[in-house]
Amino acid sequence: MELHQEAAERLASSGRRYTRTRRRLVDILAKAGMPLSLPAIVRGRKNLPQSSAYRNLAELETAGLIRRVASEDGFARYELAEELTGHHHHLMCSRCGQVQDLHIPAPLERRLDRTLDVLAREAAFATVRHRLDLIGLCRACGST
Amino acid sequence: MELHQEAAERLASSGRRYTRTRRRLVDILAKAGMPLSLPAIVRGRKNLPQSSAYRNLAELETAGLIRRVASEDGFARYELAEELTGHHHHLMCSRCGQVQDLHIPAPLERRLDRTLDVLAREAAFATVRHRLDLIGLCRACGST
DNA sequence: ATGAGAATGGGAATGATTCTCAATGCGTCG
DNA sequence: CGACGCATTGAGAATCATTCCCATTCTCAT
Repeated sequence: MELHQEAAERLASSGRRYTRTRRRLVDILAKAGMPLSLPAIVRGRKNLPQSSAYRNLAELETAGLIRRVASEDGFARYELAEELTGHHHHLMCSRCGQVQDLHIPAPLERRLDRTLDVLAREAAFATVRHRLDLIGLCRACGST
Repeated sequence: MELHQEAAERLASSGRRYTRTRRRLVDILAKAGMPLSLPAIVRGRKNLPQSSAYRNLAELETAGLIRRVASEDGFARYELAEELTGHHHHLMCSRCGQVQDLHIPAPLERRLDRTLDVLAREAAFATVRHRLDLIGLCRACGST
């Protein structure tokens, strides 16, 4: 996987190492394809102590490899940085907290980007990115 | 203000009261016009104990009058519910955490809504709303 | 008034996350 | 190969926003 190359290099460039645990975390997040909470990351996995998981997620975040997203339920979520996965959005269930990745049509995305750029410029904001999430009830929660 | 009418009624309908502290919180948020953290709400104000502020904000939230937004810096932010203020977005500085309200052009908003509705339906999500935030560097932070 | 239930506020408790630190691993250079 | 330097590990302690507790106070309906 080219992903690990990238990761190793980025860490090395600041004197850090791409250890087994770090690779493992990257794998977990890559495989999941959705933002995971720490409990979800750790649950059912051996030799992945909480403190190490937290520390390494933070490490990977400052290396720009993963992104931490605050969430309403008290548990932050972690996902691969968009630089690695491509830009995307989220569809989240406000009842059960489930999150899934979502891509929106490129034309809309482009228009969004253009418009937001203008608005940001007007407000004197620099280097803007956006975050767009859908919040609703998933099939399971919606049918109750 | 019609706002307080609405608030009083909603609380009353579930056997709660629109007390002085609650009205005060609503006023603070209405006047601010941007999401405030609890420290920001309480700072410099007398007779507004932390525990009461937290409790009442939670109360107002379950009454649907205010919205609580998780944020990266550890402090949740509170703002009036969109039902009271109208739909809007945020422009937030990733360095200093400052947040300001932002309105986007109605046509874009409509197109966004239509598209997202379709996507939500495809994913079997119900009663969807969206959240769109701009994240960048404010003038002060950007010029360093 | 008066009683029932809502609200208050000070402090204790909770719980996710971060910090600490002794022990260990890894790489490099002689 | 050996050994030093430095990053990493992991178990538990510490932090800190937020929630909970509860005795007291307030409000409203009768």
